[in-house]
Amino acid sequence: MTGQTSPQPYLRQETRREMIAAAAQALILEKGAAALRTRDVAARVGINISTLHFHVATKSGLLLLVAETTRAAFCALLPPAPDPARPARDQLRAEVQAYHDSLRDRPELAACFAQLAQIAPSEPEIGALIADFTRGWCARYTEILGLGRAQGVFRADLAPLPAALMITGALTAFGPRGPAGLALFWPVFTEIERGLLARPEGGER
Amino acid sequence: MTGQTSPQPYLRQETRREMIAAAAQALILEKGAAALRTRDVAARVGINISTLHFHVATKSGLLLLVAETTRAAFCALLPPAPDPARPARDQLRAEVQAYHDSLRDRPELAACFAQLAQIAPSEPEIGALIADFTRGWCARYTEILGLGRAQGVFRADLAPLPAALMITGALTAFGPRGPAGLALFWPVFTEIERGLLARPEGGER
DNA sequence: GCAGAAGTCAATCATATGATTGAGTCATGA
DNA sequence: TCATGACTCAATCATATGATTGACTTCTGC
Repeated sequence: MTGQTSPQPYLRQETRREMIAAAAQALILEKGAAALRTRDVAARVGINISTLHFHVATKSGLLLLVAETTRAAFCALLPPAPDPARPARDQLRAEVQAYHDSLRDRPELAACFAQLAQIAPSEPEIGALIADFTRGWCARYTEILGLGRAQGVFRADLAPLPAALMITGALTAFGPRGPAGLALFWPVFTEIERGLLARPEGGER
Repeated sequence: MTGQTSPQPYLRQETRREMIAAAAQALILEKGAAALRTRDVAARVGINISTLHFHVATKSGLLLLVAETTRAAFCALLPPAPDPARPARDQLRAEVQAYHDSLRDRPELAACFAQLAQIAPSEPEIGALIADFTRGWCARYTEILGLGRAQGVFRADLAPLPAALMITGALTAFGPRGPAGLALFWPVFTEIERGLLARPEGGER
């Protein structure tokens, strides 16, 4: 549990950094970002603590490395940017589907973000990175909702930004629950969508 | 910054514990739950570290004390329990209004809960306390939504539990933003409410 | 094959941190 | 007034933890 057993082969900087980032992320998921210890990261990679410091100068740098890696992986899963020419309802579903699939297939991403958000007060760069990502994510929904209102698919009295905050807030709550907590994901989305759609005359039946 | 200046008067156990809880909560809000140090708590109260340990045996006990204090304060702000005899829309508004007011007048409560949730993995009792509170909070909304559907004020196809999760998720997102982040609170709630209400025939106009 | 760069390690430093010890101070009732 | 218990403190322990040092090993270009 404390250190590696035998000397490790020499690896290129980038390879080692990827191993270090992966180990750090795994430990963050297991014990929380606040409980992350550089020694534990080194041990999991199988290298000496000073080798770790050779590749990643400080603990702050290590956390930032994890945050950037996670953001990049998250961004790679996002659907294409909102497109005025396509049906907004489809785009909304695609957006939500992508988030759902990320929770199902890469639950470590949202969980890691949630963990990193916790240490934002003491790591301003991490906080800025997360805030930036969240803003962009919310902006995508805002745009899709605006498109849908213009297309007549969503309520005419829909306010895009507040509705987008409602959606991202509701979806974010599924992040820390892990893949097992997804049972109510689609029911919740169904409720959201019902609330957004313009309903033709004829009442709520 | 390190210790108290002069000997402190003798106080009764309960008084000291309250001072300790208040100081711990303040420090959690300032620097995060993960960065809480027993020494800092003692210094803020103006007592010696061993005096603190006399009143609160362990750090876990200290965190639990803060959690219980916060929950009690939160519960005291909740409106009356859901009542089938009263209009559901009024009860929903009252419930949301109470939460809004808590964010405006006692922002430390939600912020402290959000912080404590972060250390739940390493403090199971804290996690259980928060999960219990959250479940109860969500259950109130579920009940109100069910009442409203039965009363015909809300959509007939409304699913109470998913909708309640949507609401609590969306509202929870305002917790860590502090009182300054409340600007969009009512716009978001307006969107939520519009999505819940049964709309009479005549379309979305 | 060899010189410098890149990568690795054992040992150690300096400090932080939760907790304990033992002795002193104050309050209260008999 | 004095005995008991409640309360407080300085000093210290034991360990955890981020980081550094200096020497050794492997790789790369020539």
